[in-house]
Amino acid sequence: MDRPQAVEKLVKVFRQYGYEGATLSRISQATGLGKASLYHHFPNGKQEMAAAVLQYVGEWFENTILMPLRSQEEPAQRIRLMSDRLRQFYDCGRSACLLAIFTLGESDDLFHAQVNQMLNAWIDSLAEVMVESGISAKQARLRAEDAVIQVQGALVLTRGLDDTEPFERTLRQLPVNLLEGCHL
Amino acid sequence: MDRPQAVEKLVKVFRQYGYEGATLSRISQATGLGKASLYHHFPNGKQEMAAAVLQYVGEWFENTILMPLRSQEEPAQRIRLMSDRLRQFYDCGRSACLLAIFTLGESDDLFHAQVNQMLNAWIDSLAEVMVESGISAKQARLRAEDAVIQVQGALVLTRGLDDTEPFERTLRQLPVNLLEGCHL
DNA sequence: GTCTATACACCGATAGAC
DNA sequence: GTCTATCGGTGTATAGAC
Repeated sequence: MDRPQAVEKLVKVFRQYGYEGATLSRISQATGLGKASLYHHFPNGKQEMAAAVLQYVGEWFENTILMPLRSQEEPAQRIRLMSDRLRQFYDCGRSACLLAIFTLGESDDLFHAQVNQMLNAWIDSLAEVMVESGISAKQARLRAEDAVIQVQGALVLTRGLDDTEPFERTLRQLPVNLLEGCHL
Repeated sequence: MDRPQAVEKLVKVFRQYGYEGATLSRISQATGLGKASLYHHFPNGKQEMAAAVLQYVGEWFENTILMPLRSQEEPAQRIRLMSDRLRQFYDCGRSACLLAIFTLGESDDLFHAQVNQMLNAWIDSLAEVMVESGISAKQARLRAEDAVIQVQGALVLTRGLDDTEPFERTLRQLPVNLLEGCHL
């Protein structure tokens, strides 16, 4: 078991239980590694594990979800590609978002800067698509924020209602909401 | 210190730290009560404290936020009243939502049913306003869900960006989003 | 109704063998 | 690189005095 493999397991634990709830016991069980082995891969302990998770997810998000937004496809198609990846990433809305989770408790103090940066990266990438579609920078920023709001809110509702439909519907609506008024 | 007073303090702790992060030490400090005293008011311990918090918030939500939706004001005004109460309740978006927090970790297993019920109560109350405004039941339900999505998502973004503007803007937009197409 | 004192499990973390 | 064993601290919970 190398570190990247371990990190993938860690992601699941932190997403399900949050920072405080992600105990070394649960992490040990999820990875199959003993506690001492975990400290071989992450000498600074749980805090480093969470940081590694955040970095891994940040890169995955950048390469898998935001990359389609910068492709040569037409704008609407780029948004649809992002939506498809989001559906996969969040398991149709059943898995929580680390960015939301890490704004709670201790992890907020530790990782607020990274969370802020990742949210802005997402918003900026979305806004760029709209600017290319002829929307003003100011309007593009507002619509991009609204899109992130809708995805995050849909995650909460889908998990709370135990029904993936709100999340699916929100993803379907994204291209329309973002590019309304553009020549499509 | 009687139990209702204690519960009000508990709400803050659970909202800030989540279920697992709300330790008896923090609760003891926040309430000024020793751990043993807490067990006088809540014999079943932390689980009962969280349940009391959820019930208290549920009643407060019902009486303070949903009540205006059933008033005799015109629909748009009812939505505006709800938005004002929401702004107060969530401290302009700086305080997290217990319903979102309790869908994580252990607390999800314990309180999923209550969270589900409270979200549905909110959605139903919103939908009722729209039905009275001439919107079909089906459409009303969809718009109501969207409103909850937007409030929850705006909370995540406002907290993540450390900027209350997205939350404020979302609340301002609610009447328009919900009653678009109605004679206002 | 609140306290001090305490029980016992689990927490994050470390030592050292293999 | 993984393990067993263990540390000091903290977690939830309880006993019993006042």
